[in-house]
Amino acid sequence: MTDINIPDVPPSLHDEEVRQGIELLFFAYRDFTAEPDAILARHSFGRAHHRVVHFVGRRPQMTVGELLGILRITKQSLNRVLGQLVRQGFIVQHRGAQDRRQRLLELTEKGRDLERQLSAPQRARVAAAYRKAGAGAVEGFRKVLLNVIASPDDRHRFDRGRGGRRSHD
Amino acid sequence: MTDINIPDVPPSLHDEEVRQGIELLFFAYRDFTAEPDAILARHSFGRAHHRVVHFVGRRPQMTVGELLGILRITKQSLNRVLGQLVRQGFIVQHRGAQDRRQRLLELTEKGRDLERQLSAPQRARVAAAYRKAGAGAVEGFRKVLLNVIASPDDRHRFDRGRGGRRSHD
DNA sequence: TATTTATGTCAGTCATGTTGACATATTTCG
DNA sequence: CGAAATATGTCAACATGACTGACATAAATA
Repeated sequence: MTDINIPDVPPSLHDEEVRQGIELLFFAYRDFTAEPDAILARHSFGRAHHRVVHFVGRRPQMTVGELLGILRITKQSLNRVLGQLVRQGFIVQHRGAQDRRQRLLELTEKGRDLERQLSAPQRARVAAAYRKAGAGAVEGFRKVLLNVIASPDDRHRFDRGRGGRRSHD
Repeated sequence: MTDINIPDVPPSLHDEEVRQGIELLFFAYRDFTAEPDAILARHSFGRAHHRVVHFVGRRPQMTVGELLGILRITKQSLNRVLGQLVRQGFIVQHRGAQDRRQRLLELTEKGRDLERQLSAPQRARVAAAYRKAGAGAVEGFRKVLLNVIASPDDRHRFDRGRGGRRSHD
C-alpha cells in the first residue's frame, strides 16, 4: 500500500513479492490441512472437529465462549461439532467453579489420542520445514505471521513463555 | 519428529515451538481471509470464487486442468463457481490454439476489478506485516512456507523470476 | 428484583466440498 | 484409419460446516 494504484500500469516488484506471500499462504495452508483431513474423514469428522480438539488440547479448562472467540464462528456451528465430540467421549465438560454458567472443556484420554493422531502429520511437516529453513528463518516466519494476525489479543497468545499448558506438562 | 513420542511425558520445547507454528498458521489464515470474505458476500460469492479469480488473474490463459491441479478440488466443484464467474462476465474462456480441447481462462476487465477489490485488503495486510517484520524476516517466512508445501512442482511456482505474469505487465 | 450473561437448541438456508455416471470434442496411439 | 485416451462439461444426490433468527434456562450482576 505504499504504491499508488493506477490501473493498467505494471504492478511493482513490491506488489509481486506481496502477491507471492499471499499465494504461499494458500499453498502452505492447503497442504498443511490435507493430511489431518484424511484422518478426520475416517472418523466421519471434518476440519471443524480438528480445530476444536486442537484448541481444547492446547488450553484445557477453556470455556465455550473463549473457544467461540478463537474460532470466530457462531455458537450454533460450534455446538454441532462440540456436541458430537462430547457425545462420542473425546471431550468432557464441567461447570466452572467461580462462574457456574460456564462449561469448561477438556480432552479425555480418547480425545488426547485423537489430537495426537491429527497433529502428528502437521507437527512432522512444520518441524521438517523448520529444520530445513533454519532457526533464523523460523524467527522471520513467526514475525511475519504475528503481524498478519489482526487482533493484538490473538497476537498475545504467542508471547514468550505463554505456551499451551497441556494438562500433563 | 526428532523426539521419541512417549505418552504422559511433557512435550519438549521443540514440540511447543512447532505447535505454536501450527497455531500461527491458523490465526493468520483466519484473519487473512476474513476481509475478502466480507466483500465476496456482497456479490453472493464465496471463498472458492476468490481462489479462482486469484489464480486466473495471476496466470492468464491457464487451462481448467491446471486450475484443478492447483485448487485440488473436483471438476464438479470447480465448474459450479467457474460457471457463475463466466456467466456473470468476470472470466472468459476460449479454445486452446494447439490443443482445441482446452479452455483457456482469462479475467475480463470486470474480473480484474473484482480481483483488485478482493486482494486489496490481503495485499495491505501482508505488505504491512512485511514492513513491520523487515526484509530478513520476509526471507525466513518464504523459506519456511516453501518447505511446508508438499509438492516440488508447487514449490517451483515460487522460483525466482517466475512471478505471475499479469496480462498487462 | 430486574437485567445481563453463558450456554444450549430448533429450524431453515447457503456455499462448497464429495461420488458416480454419462456426454462430447479432440488428440494421440497402434 | 480406427480405437483409446484426454480435456472438459453436466446431471443428480449427498455431507459438512458455515449462516440467521427465535427461543429457553440457569446463574451472575446491577
